[in-house]
Order: sequence, then structure tokens, then C-alpha cells
Amino acid sequence: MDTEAVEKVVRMPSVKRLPGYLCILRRFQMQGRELVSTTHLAEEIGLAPIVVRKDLEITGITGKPKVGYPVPELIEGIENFLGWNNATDAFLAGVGCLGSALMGYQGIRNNGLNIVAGFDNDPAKIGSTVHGRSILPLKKLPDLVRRMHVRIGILTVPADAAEEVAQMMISAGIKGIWNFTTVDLKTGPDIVVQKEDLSSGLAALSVKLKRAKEKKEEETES
Amino acid sequence: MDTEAVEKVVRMPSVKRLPGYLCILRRFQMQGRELVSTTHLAEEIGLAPIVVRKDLEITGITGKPKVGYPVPELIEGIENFLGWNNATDAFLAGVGCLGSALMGYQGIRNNGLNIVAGFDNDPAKIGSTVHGRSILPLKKLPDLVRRMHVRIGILTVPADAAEEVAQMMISAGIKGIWNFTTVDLKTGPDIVVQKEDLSSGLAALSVKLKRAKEKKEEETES
DNA sequence: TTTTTATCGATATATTTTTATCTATTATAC
DNA sequence: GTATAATAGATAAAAATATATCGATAAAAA
Ligand SMILES: NC(=O)c1ccc[n+]([C@@H]2O[C@H](COP(=O)([O-])OP(=O)(O)OC[C@H]3O[C@@H](n4cnc5c(N)ncnc54)[C@H](O)[C@@H]3O)[C@@H](O)[C@H]2O)c1
Ligand SMILES: NC(=O)c1ccc[n+]([C@@H]2O[C@H](COP(=O)([O-])OP(=O)(O)OC[C@H]3O[C@@H](n4cnc5c(N)ncnc54)[C@H](O)[C@@H]3O)[C@@H](O)[C@H]2O)c1
Repeated sequence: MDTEAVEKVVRMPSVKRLPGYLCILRRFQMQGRELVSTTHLAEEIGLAPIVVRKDLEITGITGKPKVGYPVPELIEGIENFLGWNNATDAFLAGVGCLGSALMGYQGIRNNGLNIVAGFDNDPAKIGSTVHGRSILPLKKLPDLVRRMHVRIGILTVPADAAEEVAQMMISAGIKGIWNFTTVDLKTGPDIVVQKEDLSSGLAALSVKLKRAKEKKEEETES
Repeated sequence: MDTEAVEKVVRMPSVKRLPGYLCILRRFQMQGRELVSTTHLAEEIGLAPIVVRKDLEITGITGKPKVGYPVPELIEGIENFLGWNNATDAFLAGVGCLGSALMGYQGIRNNGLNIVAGFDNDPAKIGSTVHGRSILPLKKLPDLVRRMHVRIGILTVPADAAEEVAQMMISAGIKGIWNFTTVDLKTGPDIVVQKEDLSSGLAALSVKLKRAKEKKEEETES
């Protein structure tokens, strides 16, 4: 029985902006700041205050007029909303250039994800460690996923192996794939795939630069 | 005097999806396919056909009913729209884990960006090469930007150096910064910054996973 | 105390983006 | 040739997202 379930709509753009606030808030906390207003947060992150206020709404934390939000509560609220309070284990497949960079990246761990081990099919890599985490043979992935109840897989294999390795992950019980390959994975509806697409970022940069250039040329003419 | 300028609005979401189509189209071309329909493209990329058709509109390429679009023209149209036909030179600052991965990544070169050199302030790295490109002292960046008329800078330095290095780039004449740090750069309005934010992707993954889990639990209950 | 100012939180409006509908076109099958 | 099915392209509707407005509230200043 839905006892007045407040149908809270979570907007994805807001969700994606939360880590940015979190990063700034953590810095503020280290500086000993107790309170922060959306005005100030907005200035730091380069957005309009109204955007920030709307975004923070989804955490459920409330602020005080003329004062702002309590920094520690806000941090906890965001972490809590994102489920970043308790670290989640993840496996990474494809310990190449990008894969090892990710395995050593503190930013991921700070955001609630713990890359437990890397998997590869290169005999030269298997058995060694990267940033303190061991590289295991890909074959062992399914069994370990099951035994350790790992739900998140990070995919950094070459494109032609992506689909196959992803299927292996899913068969073993992985529920979410952080996909760094260019491949659009074909998965069932119960699997969550987050594709991290460098090329779309580059496309955005290219077009924005082109626009800026055109704009400048127009101004020069007039 | 605007002689009936067809005010073509470029939607950013469409721009960001173009590289995905491009990647698939290039594969099709290698397979010798001459034509492709939005229906088929949509299936490949996992989107609705209507989305694909709307997106391809901005390239100006037209298709034929019952047939589709000519693959080579479409590739050229997308590349042309994004300015990826002629490679653009770029400098990268901060040749660490991520920086060197990017310098060796063919995907960037395929998308019209040519990382000419890397810059660092670590004496141990300066003078060596990464994936065939030399690592130069950061000090030399401004002069080389001016001499080579480089307009794009890639920022992969640690967070605490980001603002400083970005300012150095901008002062030298860099117009677009591909920012991989967590820092929200403070720049003037004529500088284009594309922030590549891993944490927002992770946030999206976390929330989508949480949702999927809740949904499944609801289904199990009923 | 009263006024002023900053800021929250709610509501409303505008804009952007997605999705649907419909018509025209063209290759293919009959 | 004519019917049929697939699909482009235009237009319209719906949904999502961003932005603006405004009253309430709390702190600081007068
Ligand atoms: N290098 C980058 O900067 C970058 C950036 C964005 C995306 N990517 C993507 O990340 C992926 C990897 O790129 P990279 O540059 O790290 O390549 P890489 O060749 O350096 O690394 C690939 C790794 O995967 C391993 N591998 C190959 N086949 C495998 C398999 N079937 N199972 C398990 N491991 C396997 C290889 O042994 C290697 O260690 C590619 O899909 C690429 O498109 C790379
Ligand atoms: N490692 C990852 O997977 C990853 C992923 C996403 C974003 N990032 C971001 O990329 C940046 C670099 O990360 P990393 O893991 O490669 O770190 P890293 O420490 O491996 O590399 C940093 C490099 O920058 C150089 N450097 C330091 N100060 C400099 C300066 N003032 N000028 C020029 N060079 C300087 C260092 O010598 C080093 O080579 C960070 O801001 C990080 O948040 C990293």
C-alpha cells in the first residue's frame, strides 16, 4: 500500500552534477567551512544558483535562508543518495593503458567504487600487480564474480573483445557495466550499462570551438 | 543582411551522438556496405530510428525512401560537420597514467585530433617519449603553442596544478581545453572548455543500478 | 526595534529534447 | 503496370530540463 508515496522524479542531469558539488564540498569541509549557500556553490562550479538549488533538492537536505546548507550534512546527503557511503566492489577487464590508469585512480575509490582486481588474457600480465591490485586470468572472472557477489564490471578491453567479455560478466551475475569501449553492448533490460564516450566529448568540443570561431569572425566583420 | 539564413539549430545531444554513428558507419564501409537505413543504424546503436533520423539531419546529407543513406556520403557529412576531416593539432599537459593512455589512444587520432607532444614538469619524464611522441618541459608549452598555432590543449595534470596550467595554455593562445581533471576551470567567455567527468558517469551508473534493484525487489514482492 | 539583505523553497514559465504522426517517395513483388 | 512495403522528411505533440518569479525566513545592519 503506497502511503502517500511522494513520487520524487530523479532527473539524470541533476544526478550527473552531484559529484561536482561533492568534490567542492569535500574541499570546503577540509577548509573547515560549516555552511555553504547555493550562490557560492554555483560560483565555484560555474552554474546558475537556481540549478544548484534544484539539484540539491533530490538529496532531501534542507538549508536555511540567509545562511545556506550545512556542509557535512550535504556531503552525507549526496553520498547517501548516490550510494557512495559504503564502497562497492568492482572487477575490471582489460588491464591495458586505460585499464591500469583506472585501477590506480584514487578518484574512483573516493566515489564509492573499489576495484578489487583486474582481469586480462595476456599471459605476460597475469600474475603481476597494478597499483597494488593483482591481475588475474579472465577465465577466473565468472567464478570470482559469483563467489564475491560482485555486481559491477569495468570494461576496458579492445573493441573486438568487448561484447564477448561483457556477456561473460553478465552470465556470471554482473548487473552494471561501466563500458569504456566504443562498442554499443547488446544486453537484456535488467542490465545497466554506462557508456563512457570520449568521442562524444571530443565532438562537443569540436562543435563548440567551431561556433566560437564563427562568432568571432562575425564580430570582426561588423 | 540575412538573405534568408536558414537558422539551423544544432542540438548538443545530437552532436554527441554523431561519433557513435560514425564508428558504426566506418565499420559498415569496411564491410563494403554502400547504403544504410536509419532503422538499421538505430538497431546497431540501440536507439530509436526517429532519433537517428533527427540527428543525421544536421549533417545535411539526404537519404532515399526504401533505401536509406549512402554510407560514404554520410561518413563524410558527419566528419565534415564535426571538422574531423582535417586533423587538428593538440598539446597534452600532464603525461601521467591517464595522459599517456590518451597519447597512445588511436581513437583520438581517428577523430581528427593529433596529439603532437606531451608536456610535464617531472624531470624524469622530460626528454623521453610516450607512444612515439616526445615529452617536453611544460615551460616550453607557451612558445610552442604560439609557433605552431595550436588551438587545443588536453589537461591531465593533478587537480592542484590544473588552474595554473590551464591559464598558461590560454595565455599562450589555446582556445579549447579538453579538461580531464576534477577542477571547474575559471576561464573567459571566448575559451571553450569540455570537461570529461568520470565521476558523473559513475553517479549515473550508481543511480541506475539502485533503481534497477528497487524495481526488481518490487516485482519480487508482488 | 525596524529595516535591509541574502537566500531558501515553492510555483510558474520557457526552452530544449524526445517521441509520435502523417505524407511523399521509391524499390520490390505481384 | 499496379500494389505493397519500407523509409525519408516534415510537422506536431509530449516529456524533460532549465530558468525565472515570488513570498517566506533568518541574519545583520541601521
Ligand atoms: N587508451 C585510452 O586512452 C582510451 C580512452 C578511451 C577509451 N579507450 C578504450 O578502452 C579500451 C582499451 O584501450 P587501451 O588503450 O587500454 O588498449 P590496450 O591495448 O592498452 O589494452 C587492452 C587490454 O585488454 C587486454 N585484452 C585483450 N583482449 C582481451 C580479452 N578478450 N579479455 C581480457 N583482456 C583482453 C589486453 O591484453 C590489454 O591488456 C578500448 O576499447 C578503447 O577504445 C581507451
Ligand atoms: N588516472 C585516471 O584514470 C584518471 C581518470 C580520470 C581523470 N583523471 C584526472 O587526470 C589527472 C591526472 O591523473 P593521473 O592519474 O594521470 O595522475 P598522474 O599523477 O599519473 O599524472 C600526473 C602527471 O602530471 C605531471 N604534473 C604534475 N604537476 C604538473 C604541472 N604543474 N605541470 C605539468 N605536469 C605536471 C606529473 O609529473 C605526472 O606525470 C588528474 O586530475 C585526475 O583527476 C585521471
